[in-house]
Amino acid sequence: MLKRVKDSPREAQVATISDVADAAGVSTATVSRALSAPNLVRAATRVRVLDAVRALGYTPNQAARTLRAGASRMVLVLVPQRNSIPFFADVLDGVDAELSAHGYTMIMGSLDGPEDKARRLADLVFSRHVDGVIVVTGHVPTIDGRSILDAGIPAVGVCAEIDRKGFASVVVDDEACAKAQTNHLIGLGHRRLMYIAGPDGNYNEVRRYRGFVKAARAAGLEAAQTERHPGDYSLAAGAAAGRHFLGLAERPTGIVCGSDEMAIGFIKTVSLAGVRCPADVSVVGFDGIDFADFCEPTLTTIRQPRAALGAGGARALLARLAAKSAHAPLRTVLHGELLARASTGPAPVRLATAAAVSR
Amino acid sequence: MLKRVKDSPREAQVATISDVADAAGVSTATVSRALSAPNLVRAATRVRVLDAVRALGYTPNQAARTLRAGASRMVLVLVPQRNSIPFFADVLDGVDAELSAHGYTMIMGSLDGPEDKARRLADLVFSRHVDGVIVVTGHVPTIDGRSILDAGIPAVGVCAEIDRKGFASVVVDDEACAKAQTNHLIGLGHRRLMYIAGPDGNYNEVRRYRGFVKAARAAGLEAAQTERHPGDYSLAAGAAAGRHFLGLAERPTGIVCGSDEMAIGFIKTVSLAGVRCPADVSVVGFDGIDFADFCEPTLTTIRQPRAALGAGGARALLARLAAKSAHAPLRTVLHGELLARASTGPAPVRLATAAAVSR
DNA sequence: TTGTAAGCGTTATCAA
DNA sequence: TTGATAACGCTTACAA
Repeated sequence: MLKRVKDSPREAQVATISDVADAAGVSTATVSRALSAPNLVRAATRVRVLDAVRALGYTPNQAARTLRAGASRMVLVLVPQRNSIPFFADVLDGVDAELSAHGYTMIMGSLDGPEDKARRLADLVFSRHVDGVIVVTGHVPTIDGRSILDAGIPAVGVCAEIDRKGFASVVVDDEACAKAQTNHLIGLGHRRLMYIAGPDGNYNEVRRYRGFVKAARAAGLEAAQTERHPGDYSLAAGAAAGRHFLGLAERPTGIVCGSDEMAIGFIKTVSLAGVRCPADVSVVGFDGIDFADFCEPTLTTIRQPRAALGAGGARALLARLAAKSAHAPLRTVLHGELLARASTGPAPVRLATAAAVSR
Repeated sequence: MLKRVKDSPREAQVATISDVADAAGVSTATVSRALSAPNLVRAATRVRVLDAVRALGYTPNQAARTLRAGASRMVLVLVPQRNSIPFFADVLDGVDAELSAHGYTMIMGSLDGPEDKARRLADLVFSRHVDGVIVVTGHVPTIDGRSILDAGIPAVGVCAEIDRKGFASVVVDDEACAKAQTNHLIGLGHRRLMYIAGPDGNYNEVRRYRGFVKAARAAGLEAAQTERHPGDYSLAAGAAAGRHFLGLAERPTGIVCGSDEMAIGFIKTVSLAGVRCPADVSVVGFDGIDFADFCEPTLTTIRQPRAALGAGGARALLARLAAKSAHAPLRTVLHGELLARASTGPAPVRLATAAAVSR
């Protein structure tokens, strides 16, 4: 018999394994086996147990399980800011699908907001509440002098490598993508370019800018023809870059953006001032968000294999979770693809300058 | 002394409370007290304990705590689809901020994807892994014949009421907002309207359409002047509505949309066919997403108090979590606000028809 | 002020 | 094939 107060009028009691055991007339061990290793239990017994489970609406207590097993089958996915989640929706879907298929549950947390919140996420890791971590993009902060990476549980970077040795990652070939953006414009005859950057030091930003510069140099463009304007991937940053552009004496004709949002913000801003895209200026975005196909004009951009990035990251983590010493590849590189749409076109014909003529 | 194998070369062992107790030369009870009720411990002891905690990098095991306490201080937030998260980003921020401030951690899950996933989310609830649930928008699915709402833990609806009695909710006055959309167009002289709907039966959709119809009728518009076109809040649905519009013999001049995405999809589609907005057709969105200020033309829309919705929902849940019999208000209604921008203007002057003349 | 010990709900080990 | 029992790591009466 149960020790529990039988008639607590208010609180609905939750059935435990011993309630089920009592109801089925077996021991708790048998209930546990009937649920997790059914073939170890005689068919008749199993049926009785499962009936009792259904009748009582029993679900095993997760905390007890985790405590006992030393593993929670939960994975924490860290996203830098909540408002970057739209962008990562497909990545997260890829992660989630893969984890779900292997019996894992995904917990999401964003690192923006008060430090409290980040601390709570770190606690999830240090308190062994999750078995592994997937870091989507970028930098893992240090809270109270220690990093989530110190917890000794597997971690995998997606979209960006983790800024510390020894962690696996699944990334896109940012440098090659940026070269594709740049060469697309150069191929259309653009000789004066502007690059609208992501946040300084950002993993993707560093590589994309490198690709931009390399492609421009390879085509013989000078530094003066390849201005870099700071940004942070937001609509507002694109708008700011647009205002800067409008103030320029000699305007670039090709704009390479680190994100679709910046491209859209840029185009909107310069359009309002009468600059036509692509007649006067061509703009290439990065990411391939849904809106890129609904803005005016539709945006030439880079499509990343987002679901594949997420799924790959999840697989890499699962491999580490399964075998303690798994040595799956430490770095997987996937490829982006240029989508040529309406925001880019031939460089406008200008009054011939010395530089233009010389080529 | 610890029973644990002292020199396991591979696996980094995690410090437990008894490691700390040993290091500090006290009992586990004292360690526990030093951490959760410091004033019950002599200062000198406390210092020794805290030093040991730091030295060992000890974080209490969450599973053990949860098991012991019967509560996890975690809240599950359910979102219908991951790709609706962008829209709800601010709502989620509101929830998160409020929960964090009260020592709770937010777990997010979306209900799209394979049934497996939904089942796993349901398990989080039935297995007592979370203390409460916030349902953002809409309908809670039934898995294996039982609903998450059956688990007997507190649940609160945000943006939409939960489709069952007895649960609190924080919502916006959808009907009034839709009236504001509609009256804005009517005030500009539009007499033939089209309504682009959300999913059939959707909580918000039902109320918004009701508001649309009431406002139209109050202004004397007939059913023939207020067509309803189905949709699902997506860009694609807006585009589809746009194609429908283009095929119409007598086109409406005012479009009331259930979301900004549909408004943007609509405008893009009809613009490509040469229809000018707002000269030929005025469009009102709903939500006030960031892109609404960067599309062409900028979108007249309804701004919802999103962070307040989230924070209100979190507070309502916390109230129920704190006091078993808390009877905070069951339904809180917040107000949306019309943002008049460039996508709406005076109704175009047309060839006078009998109907137009008669008014 | 501190220590002892019971117990939260599971599962794995060992016997029967 | 099943049952008794000992952990898992923590908190909290109750004792000292």
